[in-house]
Amino acid sequence: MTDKRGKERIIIHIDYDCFYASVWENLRPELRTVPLGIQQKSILATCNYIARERGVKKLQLIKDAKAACPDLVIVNGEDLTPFRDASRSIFNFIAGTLVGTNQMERLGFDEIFIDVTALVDHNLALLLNSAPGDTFSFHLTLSPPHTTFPINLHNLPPYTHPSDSIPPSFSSLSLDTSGQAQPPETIRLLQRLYLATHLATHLRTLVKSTHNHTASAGISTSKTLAKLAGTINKPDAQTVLHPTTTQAFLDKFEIGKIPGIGRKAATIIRQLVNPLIEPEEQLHEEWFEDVKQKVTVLEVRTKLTQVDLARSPLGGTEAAKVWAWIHGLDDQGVGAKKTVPSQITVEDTFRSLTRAEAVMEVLDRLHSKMLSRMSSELVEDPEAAGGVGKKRWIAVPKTYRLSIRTRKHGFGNRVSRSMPLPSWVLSGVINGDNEGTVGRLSREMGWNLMKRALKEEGEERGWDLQLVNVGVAGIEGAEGGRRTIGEFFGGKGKQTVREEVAEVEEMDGEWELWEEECYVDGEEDEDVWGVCSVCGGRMLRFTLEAHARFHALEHSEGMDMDMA
DNA sequence: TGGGGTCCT
DNA sequence: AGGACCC
Repeated sequence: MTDKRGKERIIIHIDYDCFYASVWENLRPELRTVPLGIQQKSILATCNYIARERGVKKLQLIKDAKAACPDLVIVNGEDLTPFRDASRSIFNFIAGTLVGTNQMERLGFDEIFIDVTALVDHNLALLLNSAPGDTFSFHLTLSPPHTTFPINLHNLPPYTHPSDSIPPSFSSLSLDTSGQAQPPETIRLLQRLYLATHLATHLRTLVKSTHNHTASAGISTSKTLAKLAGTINKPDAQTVLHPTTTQAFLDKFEIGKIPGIGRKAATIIRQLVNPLIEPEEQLHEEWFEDVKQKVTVLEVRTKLTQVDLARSPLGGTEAAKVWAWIHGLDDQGVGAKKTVPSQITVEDTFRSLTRAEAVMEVLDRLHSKMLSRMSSELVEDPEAAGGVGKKRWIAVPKTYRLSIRTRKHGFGNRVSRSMPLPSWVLSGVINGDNEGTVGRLSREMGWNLMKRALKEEGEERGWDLQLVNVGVAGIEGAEGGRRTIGEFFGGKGKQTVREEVAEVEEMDGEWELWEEECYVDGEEDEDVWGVCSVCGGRMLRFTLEAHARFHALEHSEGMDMDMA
């Protein structure tokens, strides 16, 4: 629907290579040259490329990984703090680099989508209005302070898909590879992708030089295509999709590889394409039996209709989305930059947990981590950042939630109970009374909700916990304590972001005036921004603390390592 | 088979 | 409160 030609969005997807392993390699540089795996309980969360060459796989059982690679070095990755800090630091760094670009969304700890449409269009206008030359200064910012980087107009960074389908020289984009003239809309789209490709390379270079993480990137016209494009050339590389060949590109993927089509949906679709059971004999439960066949997007498109999908257990709404995705139509907008999470949870898993005292110890430990994270992610402490002033909440959670999995309940099934978050928890965080607050949380909140959940699930006696998760939720973004641009215009979140970009474009040279009006909270702007004393990076002041922990961990000693 | 996250129903 | 999806 936003696919008016010439107005396609331009999306960059960045994915840091084997991120957890890379974070550990920065903590302990000697790990760079050995096969390295990151352990969480009985599985390897991820591993570096040296380990992969030796036959180690992501999400493999530890014992299988050790069998494949006996000298695998294993580190524990159950505490996500270093990964979370590095992830936030890189995200904030990129956000600080692309000032004025607000559609920037994290997926997990190691992926970022950036909608660079406005930025690229701004630069294309500059380029087309300037005298022809061999280089062009790409403007990274849409608002001051302005920064640029030079791009070589005769050299397109590798790679394109299909190979060499886009000429390396900007001035040659008007002709296809056989010298045939291209339609104007195609030329313009190629020019925009060309600029975005240079930008992606620059961002990857910056991430490498400031944070020492290599990344892979995909450049295309939607989230789905950008993400899939990034899988073509992998590690430390990138791929731009030629815009007229996207259907052929999509057709080759197994249906379950399409982002948004998960295990349930993929199983249903595979069954529809290749029914193993006569229709009359199909019972509802059998729809979900995993038959492990490979069905490509092409097969789904040609052997089924959208109506077939809609009549399946997928339902009409999901069917419509799937049908659009596999035809290269993907309307999903990149969400607005988020600096506060909407929930904070902490969990641990067990083979068996049956004693009340053991449960209380677990609750204490989880609550302690929960409070630390509330303090570092939701509270701004001017003094910790080297200034003066009182601590204040950036955003406040509304609910407390406890989630458990019991042996009887089994597998993926969690049961959860929640309550309004009492104000004494908030005071405890602000006053730094961790010990008192932890005890009270475990006794008055966690334990009671657990008893309620077990009772209502009929497991009052003989319970056996496999997972305990506690957290706070309903954190509504105050985005740095100020209202966001979207809220200022009376919109809400994601849906309004495209309109914001349009507004910014129209305001054009009057950005400074505009920036003043974006914030209606009355505080001075200076206040919000801080500069890191170690690397000089400019970032939102309340993010400095996590950023500082990122620096503190660089080359630090003393984290546990287990040589297998 | 982890320890997180998101949004939708 | 649960379920789908993502890493």
